[in-house]
Amino acid sequence: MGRGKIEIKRIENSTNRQVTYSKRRNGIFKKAQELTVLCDAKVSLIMFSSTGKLREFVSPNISTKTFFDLYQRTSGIDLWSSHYEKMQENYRRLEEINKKLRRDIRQRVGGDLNDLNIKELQALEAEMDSSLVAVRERKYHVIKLQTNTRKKKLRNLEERHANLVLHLEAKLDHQDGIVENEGYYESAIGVANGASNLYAFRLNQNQQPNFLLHHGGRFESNDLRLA
Amino acid sequence: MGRGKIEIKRIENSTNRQVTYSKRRNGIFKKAQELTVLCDAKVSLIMFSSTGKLREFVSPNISTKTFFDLYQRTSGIDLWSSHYEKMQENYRRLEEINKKLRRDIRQRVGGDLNDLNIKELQALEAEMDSSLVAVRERKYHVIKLQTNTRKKKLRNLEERHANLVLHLEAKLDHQDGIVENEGYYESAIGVANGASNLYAFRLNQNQQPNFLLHHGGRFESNDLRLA
DNA sequence: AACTATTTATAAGA
DNA sequence: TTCTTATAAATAGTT
Repeated sequence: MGRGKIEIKRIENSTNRQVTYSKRRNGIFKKAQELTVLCDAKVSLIMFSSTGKLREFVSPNISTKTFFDLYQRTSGIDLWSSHYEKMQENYRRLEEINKKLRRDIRQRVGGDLNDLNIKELQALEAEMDSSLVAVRERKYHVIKLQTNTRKKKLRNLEERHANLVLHLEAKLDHQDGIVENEGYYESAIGVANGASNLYAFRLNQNQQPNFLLHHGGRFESNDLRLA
Repeated sequence: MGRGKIEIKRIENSTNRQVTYSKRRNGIFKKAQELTVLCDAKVSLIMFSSTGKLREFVSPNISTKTFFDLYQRTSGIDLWSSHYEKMQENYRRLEEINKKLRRDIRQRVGGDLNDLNIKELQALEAEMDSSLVAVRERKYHVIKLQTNTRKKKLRNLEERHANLVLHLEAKLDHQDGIVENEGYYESAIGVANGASNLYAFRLNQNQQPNFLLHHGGRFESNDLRLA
């Protein structure tokens, strides 16, 4: 359709080819657009020129991606699989392992035992037995550490208390000379024995004694995490 | 281009629309093909009719998939990412679960206990204890079943043996009348007591007695799988 | 599916 | 590239 008829074969003249490409490209895009409207069709048209330039048309209300999804579903061709086949394989492997792990755990919790024969049951029992021993040992270890820590805490507290008593005595001695009667001495003893806990308690409430801060300041007996 | 000019809007008459779609579709495919040849271009043209039927054209020496790859690289549009990302997310989730399961099992085997505090340790110990009980119970159950099966087996065998002895005695009685001396009678007793095991053994080796076939023919004592 | 009057696309030239 | 225009091609309406 033009001044002359042309043969459908590659146009060798580069400029000519480029011009023809431009004209016909517009023509075909227009046709695609018309088809979309006239016939209520969905059209995807993508073109690369010989120089690699990309032009595309997609029917409105549809993205190229959606179009490709539709294409795949309709054609049955899976365009992505090759891209993540390896991943899919890994995924399946992981799922399999996961299943086994779950089963293993279920058996260790006392379920799913019907599939095990005597030998397997015996082996499982023995393993769980020794594992239980390990857990117990660890528990005792932690308890022991906890106990030791408390012992130390107590010892430290006692020490500090004794120092305080000594300090108080010295201070009183200094302040009033050595003119005091025995009655006062007795009351100092009283502090050392009776009211000591009170003091320690108040100290604890306000400014935590530094031996309680060795582990970042948090020292709850039931949240001990020790090596 | 036809007997009359038409407005570019959806053709309401369904038949007409279908006919026009068919005609124009051929036209546009032809144009695409010509463009491919004339201008050395790469073209992908995919169409869905209003009824959902798929038709496509791709320039020769190129698959639709290759074309899409090229499209992605050129346009910078990642057509797969959403698919890929969803999968990757699932994968990560699975990995996480897997990790937890492994850790759980390690702890139940007596490892990885350093991260547990006393409460957790106590809970783990209690659970493992009760699980161990369940495993033991199951083991005893299986052993009991096995024992019962063997008892039955033995009883059955004894019964069959007794019958054989009776049969043999009867046969001998019948064959020779009651003219035999005591020496012969004693030898029959000998068979009943001494050689009986031999017979049972050989029977077992060749044609398994049918009471051994109740469980599909396989009945190995250490591979008992019982409900 | 074929026909054909007419519209549309476009080859060649500017 | 864009415009022009003669001509080829496509196709709307019809059979």
